[in-house]
Amino acid sequence: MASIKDVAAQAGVSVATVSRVLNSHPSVSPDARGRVLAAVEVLGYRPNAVARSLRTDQTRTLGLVISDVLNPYFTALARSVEEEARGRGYSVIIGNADERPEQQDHHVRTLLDRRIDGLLLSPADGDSPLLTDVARSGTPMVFVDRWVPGLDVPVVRADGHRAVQDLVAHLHALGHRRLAIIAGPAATTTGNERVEAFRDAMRAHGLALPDAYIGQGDFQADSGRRVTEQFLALPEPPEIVFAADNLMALGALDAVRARGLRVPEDIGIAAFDDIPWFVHTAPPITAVAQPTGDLGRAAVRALIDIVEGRAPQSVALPARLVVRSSCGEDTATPRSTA
Amino acid sequence: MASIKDVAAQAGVSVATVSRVLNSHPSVSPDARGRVLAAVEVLGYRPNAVARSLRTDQTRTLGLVISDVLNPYFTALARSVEEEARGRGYSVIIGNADERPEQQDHHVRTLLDRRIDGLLLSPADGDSPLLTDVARSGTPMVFVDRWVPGLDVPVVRADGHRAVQDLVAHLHALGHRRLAIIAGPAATTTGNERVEAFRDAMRAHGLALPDAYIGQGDFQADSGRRVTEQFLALPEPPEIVFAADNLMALGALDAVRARGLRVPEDIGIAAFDDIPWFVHTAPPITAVAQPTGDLGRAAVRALIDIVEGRAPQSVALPARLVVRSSCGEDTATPRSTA
DNA sequence: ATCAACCGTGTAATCGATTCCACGCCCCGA
DNA sequence: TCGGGGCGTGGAATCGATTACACGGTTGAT
Repeated sequence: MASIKDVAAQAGVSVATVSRVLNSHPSVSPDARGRVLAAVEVLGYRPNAVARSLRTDQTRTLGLVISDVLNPYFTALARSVEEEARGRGYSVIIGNADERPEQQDHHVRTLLDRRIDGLLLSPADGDSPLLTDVARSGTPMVFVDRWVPGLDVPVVRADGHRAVQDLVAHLHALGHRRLAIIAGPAATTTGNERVEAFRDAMRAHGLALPDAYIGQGDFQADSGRRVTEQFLALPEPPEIVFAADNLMALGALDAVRARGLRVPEDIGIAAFDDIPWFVHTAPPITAVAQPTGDLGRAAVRALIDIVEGRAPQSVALPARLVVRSSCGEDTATPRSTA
Repeated sequence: MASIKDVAAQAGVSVATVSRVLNSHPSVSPDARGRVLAAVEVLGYRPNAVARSLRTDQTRTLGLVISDVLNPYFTALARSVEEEARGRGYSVIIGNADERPEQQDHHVRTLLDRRIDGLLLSPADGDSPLLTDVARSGTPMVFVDRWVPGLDVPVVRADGHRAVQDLVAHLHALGHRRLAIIAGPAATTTGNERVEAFRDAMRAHGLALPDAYIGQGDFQADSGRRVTEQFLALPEPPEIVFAADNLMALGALDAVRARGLRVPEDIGIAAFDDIPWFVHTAPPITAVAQPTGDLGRAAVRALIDIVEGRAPQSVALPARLVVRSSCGEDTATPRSTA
């Protein structure tokens, strides 16, 4: 592969001049520029990003560590992150933690070894001293979706309070009173936050949320299945199961089916995270939709702000309720007042 | 961030010795080794992968360019690729082409600029002279799932012939005769191959496959919707629509629903690619399942073979039919012969 | 006419690693 | 006693870029 020296030789100039042409430095004569450009063309020269990074101490690359690639929410996030970054001249390297702290740490370390300019992270459950070190070391860093409390790192996330309140209001209006929730891992902030929002909304509607109606999940389908089975085995099972993410909702759906029960007639299901597939399940699932694309874009902007020395901003974007039929139809209560 | 010089100073040895310790070169005294290791510990030193790559001319990184991150088939593939690569000491950088040749080329170029050791690619529709150049230039490269005919590049893919034959047999047994297919883009090999397999199977069962029953899709949900609408508008619409990938099947499902028709009573749907969600759709979808994990792993092995100078092998792994209820129940024909 | 400013260019240092080569030392055999 | 052969070590070249600095040649102001 041709190097800058080959180009310089071919064009009859020094490597410095070649470099200047390539970086559109002003003081190069049109003649030299032309010869260099021609040489580049002839040789099919492409600058070696590795060498360039070593010298300039910047890679124009962002790292993104997500909790689970198989979760459509995170792939949607990854896509918008990559898009926004590309638009701003950065590349993105994605690491998949699979909800395992060791694997998360592996990726964080590898990314740091590659001297990425900044790190976008949705921390997995379980603590990671590494993360604390990295945050303190001054590496540009932004949390997306989830975060680690106590670290001075900007967070870009969805605020589900309002949407969860809308959800509970919707369920209440449909006549449901016994609502249960499948929570995320206690150590993830989103896990807690969603439970809190739900608890608040329940209280506001004068509904009780007994401990038996709070199941511990881990954001994976299996845990949704397991918790739902426990709910169904209760002397007084809930009328609605609200899963804190889309995968657990899927597990819940499975468990209900396996019992030979129907949704929503026998039991209703709702989910945090809206994904394209929820339109096609039987029945279509009522969900709290996060503005995933906006989150990804905002996160990249915040991160690049840090990288380029500007003041970053934490962002919380509102989520919104998308009503479908998995908790019962509400066509019986028309809203029009004509 | 500490460099090898800092470690050398701290340990009171030269950088050469530090390097030798780090690369477990034999001729280093236990004493020196101990001091270096201690210094590494104290400084929290991590070797700069950029510098190392520049010197050694290898990055221990593989590039993976997939056609669409939002397609669960490709995320599953990406996951297994990353896993296998990690197990062998390589990292993976993923690029998402979004089925757009220019974006694919952008990623290929960026990956090459970063001097990845090898490239795993599932080429998008449309031709790309760049790909031909890269293949000819001797860059280690392997195609997964799709490929570009005429290039001397190993291909790792699923062979769907048998499974598609099983599918047609299954449909035939259920009494269906008018079967239609939503093809992928003509220029993608998988697109053609799946149509050919289908055509062969139809012929084997003495069934006609009129042109009107072959729709042109592009592997995206929208095209599935559009083509299905055309099928439904036919004087004699098909009894079954077979989509050449999972996204188009979803679009087909949408189109059928939008018409107020039921699946499978009014029209059946089947898909190439099996994904976890197909269990949860209404109704669960009959599909041809690719051994995605095995494909990813085999692809990485083939690529690393090239990178490390061994002879690579093209691989075709058999796909298999997974019968669900989207084409009609076949519980009426028990297989047991007890 | 003189000098400063400026322009285009090249030389060389530099980034952080790896690795070839040489050097000093010790041990062993002749 | 002397020489050859490891062994452990350090010096320095090298990878491919960027960039500070120096240099020669114009140009314009005084």
